[in-house]
Amino acid sequence: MTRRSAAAPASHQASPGRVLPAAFYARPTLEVAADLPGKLLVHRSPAGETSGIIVEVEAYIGEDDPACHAAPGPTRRNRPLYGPPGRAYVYLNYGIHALLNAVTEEEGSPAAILIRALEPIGGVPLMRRRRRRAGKGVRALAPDAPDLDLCRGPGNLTRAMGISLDDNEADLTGRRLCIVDGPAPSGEVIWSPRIGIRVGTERLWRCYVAGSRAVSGGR
DNA sequence: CGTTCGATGCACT
DNA sequence: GTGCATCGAACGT
Repeated sequence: MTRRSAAAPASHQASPGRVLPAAFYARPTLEVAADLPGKLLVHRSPAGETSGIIVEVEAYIGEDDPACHAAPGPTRRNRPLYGPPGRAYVYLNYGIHALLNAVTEEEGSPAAILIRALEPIGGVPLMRRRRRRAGKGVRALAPDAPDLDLCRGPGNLTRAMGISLDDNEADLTGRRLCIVDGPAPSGEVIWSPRIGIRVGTERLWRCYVAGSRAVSGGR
């Protein structure tokens, strides 16, 4: 076996612009979650391209995690969680919001990371147009809302980026939807209990960039 | 500040 | 029929 270099970059090391390979996701979920803040989520659609720096994620790990959709065992809905790492798991929640997850671990090990907030980078006008449209129980974003509110919260960011149930099981290393290396996180990355759930709140599996105004939850 | 509540679609029991 | 990994408006304090 030959090696290009003794310092060949591992899948989780930064190299700006590089699309994160499937190997990035084929690791323990908490390690992947810790590495996601600072990465760039990119979505391309006929309407245009949008992107943003990930600043908040949550891990959902295994059938023993009561808050994970895999808790009841395999079902039709959670099938992507049992699939290969590096794909999207998108589902509809409260009948209104499409929520985006990145599947981790390995095939047969149901685990994923919920992407909860981004700092908008590219396609901000397109994001604002999408969020200014009301519909399906979703109110239009106020015209004077700051850019940092556009992708603040898991339902808001999918709406701003045009991510829908059509993206369920999408390849996260593909052209339509991918995560690429970005700058180092702008602040300290810290862990807290997951929010918005009623069970499993004792696990500190929410990971976010301290001080970012784009992080969801209280201010 | 805080809490409450309605909108809405789908998977699951 | 029930229950959400949400959001934001409309209150009350």
